[in-house]
Amino acid sequence: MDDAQSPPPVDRTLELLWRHQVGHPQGSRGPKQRVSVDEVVGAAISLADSEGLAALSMRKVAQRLGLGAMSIYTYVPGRSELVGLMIDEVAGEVDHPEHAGGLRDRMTAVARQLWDEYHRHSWLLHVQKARPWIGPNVSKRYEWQLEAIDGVGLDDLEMDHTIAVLTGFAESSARSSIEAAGARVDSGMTDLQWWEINAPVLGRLMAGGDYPISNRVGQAAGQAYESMGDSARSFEFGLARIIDGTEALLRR
Amino acid sequence: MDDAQSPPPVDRTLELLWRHQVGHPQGSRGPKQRVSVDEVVGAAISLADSEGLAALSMRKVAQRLGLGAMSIYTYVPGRSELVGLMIDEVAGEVDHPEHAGGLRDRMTAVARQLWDEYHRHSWLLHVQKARPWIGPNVSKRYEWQLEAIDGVGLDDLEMDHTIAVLTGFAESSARSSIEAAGARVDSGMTDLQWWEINAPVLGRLMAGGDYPISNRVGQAAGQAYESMGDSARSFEFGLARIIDGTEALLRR
DNA sequence: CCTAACATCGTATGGTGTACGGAATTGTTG
DNA sequence: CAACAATTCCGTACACCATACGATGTTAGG
Repeated sequence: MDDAQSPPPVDRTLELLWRHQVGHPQGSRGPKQRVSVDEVVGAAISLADSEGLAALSMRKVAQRLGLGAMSIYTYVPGRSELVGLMIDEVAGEVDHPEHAGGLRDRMTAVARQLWDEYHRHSWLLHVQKARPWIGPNVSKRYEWQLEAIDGVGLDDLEMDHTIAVLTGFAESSARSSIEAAGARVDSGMTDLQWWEINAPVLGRLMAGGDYPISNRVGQAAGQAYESMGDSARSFEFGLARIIDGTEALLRR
Repeated sequence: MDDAQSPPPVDRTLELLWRHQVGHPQGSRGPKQRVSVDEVVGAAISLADSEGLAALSMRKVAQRLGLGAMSIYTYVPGRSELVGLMIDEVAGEVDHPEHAGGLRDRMTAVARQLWDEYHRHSWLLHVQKARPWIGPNVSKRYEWQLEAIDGVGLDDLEMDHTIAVLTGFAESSARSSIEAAGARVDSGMTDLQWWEINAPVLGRLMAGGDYPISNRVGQAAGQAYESMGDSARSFEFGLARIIDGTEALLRR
């Protein structure tokens, strides 16, 4: 499904990512392009938003733009490159305000921005993150994230690691939040329905009594998640731990 | 690609997951099965280990077992269910020793076990985690993880959240470690080659000077990662922050 | 005007998951 | 023992997918 053949078309994609900064060299000879790269990316995003990343196909993007399937390839080298463009595009949807307040507020802002983005475009959770394309918006955001913790007493490596922990947490937390929200796009059942069907079976299977703590904790967690909005509280919890841990490091 | 139609074949899959505990009701009438569910799962795992999850197809699994493509479906309802069985299988590869030492040692053990597992089977990183199948080994591990932090002063909900943060971190850290290790299975280039090709282009693109901190930090992080084994140190760093944060909570 | 460059797109290739139905095999029953 | 029913195996088929290739038409530069 994914591959990268012998002559890496890599600068081509970088030029696409940075097209607004650098202006891609539209050869003047042939017929004009009927749409634009931005429209292609936009159509792909709206398709992924509504039907999920698995349902995003080159054919559907083309159809939505009134183009033949193969015409897409004159705008974008392939599907995985298109996804790269989509990622950078949505990373540019919000701007990056000046950081204010203490470390806690700043780290919270960083994490929450990502959390929100994952909720706005849940297909980001299904993206293959191997060797991410580095676009202007993603870069801008990384800079902004680093700004948030610059000068608080961390060295360069520690800054990178701190942002990694924070963003990694935001992603995994958003994932569980979105899954718990049910109404999965790519499976016909909500989480509630799933549990209603499977709880009795599972109860029988796990009846051996080998899982005393799981039963206790699982019950508490299950009830909390049923009463909705708890994934937000779970986010706050993990975030607080990470911030506390960072402050502990600074107090060394 | 993924779907779950009207009559949920869900108890079927649960019975497969728990087949060693409950013994699946092999109807006695027809011809004997030529292989076993365990062999199917094993073949699928070894295929995914060597060629990646994207290259795992029902046809290839069948071929490796000397079966026709469609015969697989008499063992397993479909591809996503097979992946569920693979996940539980590899979760059972290691046993779960008694917890010893303080909270720090215990949480470290939990995180490191996952980190190791992701490194042993990197296809786990590419798995769709929407509504995970609950098998015996995954359940056993969850119980073991909870044991690690039982009785230290966290309530049930806090325990669940703590394990979530810890396991989420282990995954995201393992992901960046495995990616940094280069030699990606599904792309023809190592990370080093990629950077060698693209670094000059990126340097030109980002030359605007809009990314002062990224440049500084990126350089430090880049050098560290080049000198290998730093992903392990990055893991230690994040882990320490999370543990410190948890201890701070307990000191409230 | 002519030609080189370019966009568009029909067709084709090789892949995927899996529905369907037939053939072969086996244990159970009359 | 024969008939039946259950079950496995698997060939074929369908609907998709990404994308390689080449034909066709469009445009601007020389």
